Amino acid sequence: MSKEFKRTLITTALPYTNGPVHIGHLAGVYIPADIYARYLRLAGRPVVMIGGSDEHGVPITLKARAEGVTPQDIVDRYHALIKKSFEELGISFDIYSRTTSDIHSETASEFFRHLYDKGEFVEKTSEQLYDPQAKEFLADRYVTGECPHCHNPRAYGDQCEACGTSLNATDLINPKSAISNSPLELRPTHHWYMPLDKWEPALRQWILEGHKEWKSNVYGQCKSWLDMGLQPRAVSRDLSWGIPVPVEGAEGKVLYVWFDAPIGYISNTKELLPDSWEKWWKDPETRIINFIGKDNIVFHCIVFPAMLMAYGDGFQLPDNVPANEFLNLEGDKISTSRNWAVWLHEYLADFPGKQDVLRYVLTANAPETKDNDFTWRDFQARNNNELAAILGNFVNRVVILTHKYYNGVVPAAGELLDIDKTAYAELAGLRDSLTDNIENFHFREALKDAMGIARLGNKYLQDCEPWKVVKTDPERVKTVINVCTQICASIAVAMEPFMPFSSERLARTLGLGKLSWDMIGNADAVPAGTVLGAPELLFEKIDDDTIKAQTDRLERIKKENAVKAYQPEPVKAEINMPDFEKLDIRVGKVISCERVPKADKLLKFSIDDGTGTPRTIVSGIAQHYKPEELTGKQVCFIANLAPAKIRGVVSQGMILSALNADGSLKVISPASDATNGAQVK
RNA sequence: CGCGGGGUGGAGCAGUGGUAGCUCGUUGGGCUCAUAACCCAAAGGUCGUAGGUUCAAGUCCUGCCCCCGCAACCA
Repeated sequence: MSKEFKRTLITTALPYTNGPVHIGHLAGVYIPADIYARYLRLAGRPVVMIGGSDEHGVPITLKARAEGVTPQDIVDRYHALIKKSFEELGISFDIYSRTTSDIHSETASEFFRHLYDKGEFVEKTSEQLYDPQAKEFLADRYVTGECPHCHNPRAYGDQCEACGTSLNATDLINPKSAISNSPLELRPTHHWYMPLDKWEPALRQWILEGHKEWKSNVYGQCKSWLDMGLQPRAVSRDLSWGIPVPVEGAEGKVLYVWFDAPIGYISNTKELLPDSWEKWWKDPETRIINFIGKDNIVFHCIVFPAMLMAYGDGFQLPDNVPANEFLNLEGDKISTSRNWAVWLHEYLADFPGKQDVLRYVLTANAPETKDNDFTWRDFQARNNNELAAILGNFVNRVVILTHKYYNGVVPAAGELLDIDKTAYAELAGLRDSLTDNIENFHFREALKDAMGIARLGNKYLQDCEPWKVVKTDPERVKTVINVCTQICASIAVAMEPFMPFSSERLARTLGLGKLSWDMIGNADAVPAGTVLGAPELLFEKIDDDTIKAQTDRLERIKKENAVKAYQPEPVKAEINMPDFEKLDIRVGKVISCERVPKADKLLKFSIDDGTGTPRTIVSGIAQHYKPEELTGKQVCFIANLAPAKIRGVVSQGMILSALNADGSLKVISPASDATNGAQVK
């Protein structure tokens, strides 16, 4: 860092309150921010961490309408849920507030009014699509119609998903409301615009010249926007849900949610620190860090900074915007609407007391440089092989040895041998690397360093072999155990930012008081004579059944989604009666049924078709039916299909099944008993 | 030709010019204090692809292929 700051203001992207928080939010924003905040506190540096819910915008009104409740009901529900689950995960906000608070409404209104009075806005009247039935103007996304390029009839107002072209809603042929499905008309509407083009030179200077140290994904995105040229951007909307535009004659207009949301960072700081908030926003010695996901880069690096510059009055711009990429779930993009997510509140219910495991896995596999994948297998492996086997086990070994040899009283160290000094030297090296990595927002590497301390401990213990040496040189063992105890103390501190719950338990076992960052590597963090607590496992293994319950749930959701998205196959080309009559479909009873050896999908049927001679049919339905399920049942089959050899068995026909949306098969049977051999017409 | 990010051993990820690394998994050995945990060793990659620059390229340049995301309120 080229510049010394007196204090750090951390903001986290405001989660949108139309659903709960999921692992993508956590890995991208809240866990990294919390690690950073906790580290700064341990290092004794002033910090506040600001969070809150983003509660305005169109999707909330739509969700409210769909459920027949008010928007306020929706945001109250999710705000409470999100706030509670963050607390339970140990995200250490100094304040977690909301954009429907009075103080935010006042702050955002004042912000707008100040820019308005300074003449920082341009005003424009434009023609926009209006839904006369719903009585509202529609955002581009909520308009559908025919694509002017490829004539796909279901293009959206912002983009045609068939040909990929970006569109304006007014380009669509026969635009209709996606909400009410009624035809739309163009109506003039008046709005205020932020002239971003005016701020382009200043932004260019600030980012492209002044912040070359930003992450490449952030810097690159900003450069791209700036090079394309910035356009004025509307900061108001025609809506009833939101903060009213505080200008005479602006009835029915509210602040655009992206205008009011970042101001929420300021309002929430005000709410936390009514008397001193300005110091945190306007003093050049404050360092502002915005933790966000990659989708928010343009708002935090371009739009909000332009707003702050336009406001003036000493407002500081962020010093860094460490945006993360996205986390996928089991190979697929996380999606709220498709319920493809691991929801935080559900995790907390399913894995009580295992907050740190999730925090660990999401940090170890955080999408810092590219999109990464979360899988339950990986979650289990990291818990069992890393947290339990390496970290938890090392601590357990040390505590048990101390109890076994010294009744739990930490012995004094004698003279340090080279191996002891080397261990301390390596510990110091890990501490420095850990510190450096956190300072530079490389939390994944930092976590590796923290785990490295436990690895170091295991190796030291193995090399010193106190369980052997105790028989020949009991004095030496005292030193070894003392060193091990100090390593445990270093672990307790080093992992606090990442895994605060386990850190607290370990610190309690070791009799540590208030933790501080400089305890890492300290050879006297746990004074000789300290009585250790009883051994307890920091991490327990997670068994296969627990993981399977989660993967089963995802499988189920995948099937449900397939059913929802199901479109019947288009009907095939027309045929004549003679064509149909060529087919000979019959009813028959399954006499016996067995699996075909070495084939996963095949069942071999013996069928009574009324001729007196059993007919053999092989069918690929073994993954949907057990052999005994169909024995004795009547089925329909095509009797005159040319025989074919399948896996060495001659199949005389084909059993008819329905192929369902979720990929399952259902055999077709007569609704009630029919004669074996009866023709189906 | 819209823009940004990415394609590295079985899996997940580091690595911005100079012998290709980490964690897990695999194999062999050791230890037995410990949650069948720990420690050591080995195998395994022509770094998406085709060219180019350079004494030297995963790392720079060009073409192509593939994945993710993008002023849709979606971290």
